[in-house]
Amino acid sequence: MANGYNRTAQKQQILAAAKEEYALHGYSGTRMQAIADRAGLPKANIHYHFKNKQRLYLAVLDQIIDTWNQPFENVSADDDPAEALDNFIRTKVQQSYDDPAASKLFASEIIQGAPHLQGYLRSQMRPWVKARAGVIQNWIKAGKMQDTDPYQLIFMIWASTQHYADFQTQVLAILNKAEFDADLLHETASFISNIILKGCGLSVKEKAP
Amino acid sequence: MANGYNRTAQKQQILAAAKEEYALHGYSGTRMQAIADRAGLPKANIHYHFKNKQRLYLAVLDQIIDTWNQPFENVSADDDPAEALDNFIRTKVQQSYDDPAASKLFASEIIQGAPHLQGYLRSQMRPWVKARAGVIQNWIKAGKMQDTDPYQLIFMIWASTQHYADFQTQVLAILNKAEFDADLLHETASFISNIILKGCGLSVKEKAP
DNA sequence: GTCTATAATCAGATAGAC
DNA sequence: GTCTATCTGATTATAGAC
Repeated sequence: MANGYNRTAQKQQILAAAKEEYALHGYSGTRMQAIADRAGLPKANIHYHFKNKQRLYLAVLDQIIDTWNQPFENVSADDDPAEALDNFIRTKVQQSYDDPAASKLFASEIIQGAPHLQGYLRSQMRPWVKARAGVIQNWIKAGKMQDTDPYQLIFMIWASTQHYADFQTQVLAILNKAEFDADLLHETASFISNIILKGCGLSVKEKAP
Repeated sequence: MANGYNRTAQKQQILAAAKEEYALHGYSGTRMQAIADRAGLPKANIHYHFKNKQRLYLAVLDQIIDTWNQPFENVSADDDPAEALDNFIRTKVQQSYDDPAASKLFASEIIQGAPHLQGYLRSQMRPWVKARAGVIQNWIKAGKMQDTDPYQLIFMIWASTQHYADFQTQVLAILNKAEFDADLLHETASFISNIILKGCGLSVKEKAP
């Protein structure tokens, strides 16, 4: 989707800074000056690389979407459902941990009605989900797992895995922790995987730690 | 929490309009003029009732929080876990359906680091969750349900139920539906309840439709 | 390509009539 | 209490030197 080549280092720096700022303050709440400060550049340089605030925002979204659906991308009807779903869940939780800003920015955009992503949702995301739902449906037909609404299942996995990025502030406040560490990451992924797999009637395999 | 008495009708009108606008555009993205237009009043009237934009925002949050945790409020160790959790899940989905703007506004606030709700999270929400987690722990000790992390369980229920309000735009685009209707509401609540209860090793009771 | 200084716009808040 | 008109500050975007 993005033409990811031939980008100057400065451009990448701006995109990274912009992602953090947009995630922290939302589109309107973000100041071009704040992005410039975070990137360590004068404000005018941003306008040299990107036409305006909105184009920069779209470039950030574009970059996020490129890496968004890589997990569960190559799943097929031949795979084992328990293994494939477990892998999908763990990878999503890991993504939330590695780049919470990306998840937050995407969430804010959707919450506000996806004003910049209506096209993407219908032309890219819907067919993607449809294809994955088809695989799950095949598992069910083949007797590999019990009858379960594939769309609802995907939504529930998205919701519960992304929660730990998007609502990190709330989770940490309630658990009275300062940060989301690797232990909590592992516990969380295992918990979600256990509930979902058992909920679908699949047997849970313990992984070596 | 809120002093909910003696409010003029106009004040309530402003609060309702403000909730929608803040949910749609975020705090910074919301224009006082847009709130005024939605409420059908001149802008100055808002400044008559509320000191400034931030105070109005806080008043809206306050009103939301008042009704936020009513479900699962009165649960006790004597209750049946399956019934209590099922009821909690269904009520949360219903809440999301009845007032998606409230859920979206709260979500945006948390995503951006809860700048206006740090105090609430620690002084109100954390004890609330702690008490509910205690009840779940008692169920486990009494052998009424299998060993399950109560905090993770509550987070997962929040995540999956609120998803249908917060990510409604995405859900509808993917399902290719125009709106979230009562049928979808019922399906969703049943799906989440089934997965969670089975995931916790509780037997699912079919409800009459 | 990079930066400083400035123009143009937009939005929150208020003054003051009714 | 309610409204119109206006002020003031903040912020995006650009002009133009280096």
